[in-house]
Amino acid sequence: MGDEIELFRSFISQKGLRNTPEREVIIREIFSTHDHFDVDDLYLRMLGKGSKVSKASIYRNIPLIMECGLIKEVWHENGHMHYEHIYGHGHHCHLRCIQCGKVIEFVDRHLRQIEKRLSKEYDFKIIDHNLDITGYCSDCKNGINV
Amino acid sequence: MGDEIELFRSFISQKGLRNTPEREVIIREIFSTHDHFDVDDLYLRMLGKGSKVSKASIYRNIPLIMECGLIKEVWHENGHMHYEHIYGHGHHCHLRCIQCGKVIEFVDRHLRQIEKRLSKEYDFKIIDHNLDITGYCSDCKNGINV
DNA sequence: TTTACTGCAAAAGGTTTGCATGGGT
DNA sequence: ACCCATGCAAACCTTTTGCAGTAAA
Repeated sequence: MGDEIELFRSFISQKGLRNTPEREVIIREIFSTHDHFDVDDLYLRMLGKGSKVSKASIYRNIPLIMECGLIKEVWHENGHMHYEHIYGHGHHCHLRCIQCGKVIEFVDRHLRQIEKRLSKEYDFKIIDHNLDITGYCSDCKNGINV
Repeated sequence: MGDEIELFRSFISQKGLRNTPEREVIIREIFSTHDHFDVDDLYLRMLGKGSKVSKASIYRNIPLIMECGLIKEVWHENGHMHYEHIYGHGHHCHLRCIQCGKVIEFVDRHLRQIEKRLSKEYDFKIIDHNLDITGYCSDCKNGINV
């Protein structure tokens, strides 16, 4: 905890950019919960804590925070992008309930093998993968009609 | 070929909706190539062939064509959604080059096993999955700096 | 004849950007 | 002192929607 800030500071100075309180507030808020988030979530959470950081600053900084490796885009839903922080977590993927919106994270080591095979077969340098599985969670399964 | 139209016709009438020339033009255009597409692509392709179908009609019909199982959303890029037609193809996933945009489709039977395990472990009824792998294709690999 | 579907243009909603001010380095 | 980053508001772009006319059924 707090490492995120250190990592970001060195990333920023390495790029010749400037560290600002706004940037640190954004990163602290992102890492203050384990949840996935979207820009509006984040903005409202920060606003609720008395922060005056604007949405424009959030939008302007997200690409930087992604480039630094602290967060990544995970899925696009209801017209806007959703993110998660990835620093300090092992790589994982998601089961998403299309009825109640619940998200279950899982890790599967077989994915690494699949990647290895693909990488060799197609001579492809893999940077990231995102396995997004959708369906009905245990609570919602019984409500399916058909 | 042409089956898509038949499938859509019965889907439409089953729902008590109406079949229209516009809808058939859209579906024919979608299935006229193997490529992934976005709304603007599709609109311009149709326009280039003299069609007068509006973008609004494309937007209004896409949810219906998805529900019918002919197409699905595959990824969100550059601010808009991309689709592919899935009828007549086996289920597959994508390798996408983040430099040149090339898309390689692949099938991996191990994914089914992963799904089976997840389904049991989390008591989750899986409806769809989307494995989106990004990186550098063989042509672009050499241009990586670092 | 009913009412779903269409084209058009306006609106909506998320994201980006121009500009003047403020603040790291 | 330089010039990057910020807040604000306007612009932008994709997608949605209201409306009046058209055409499946």
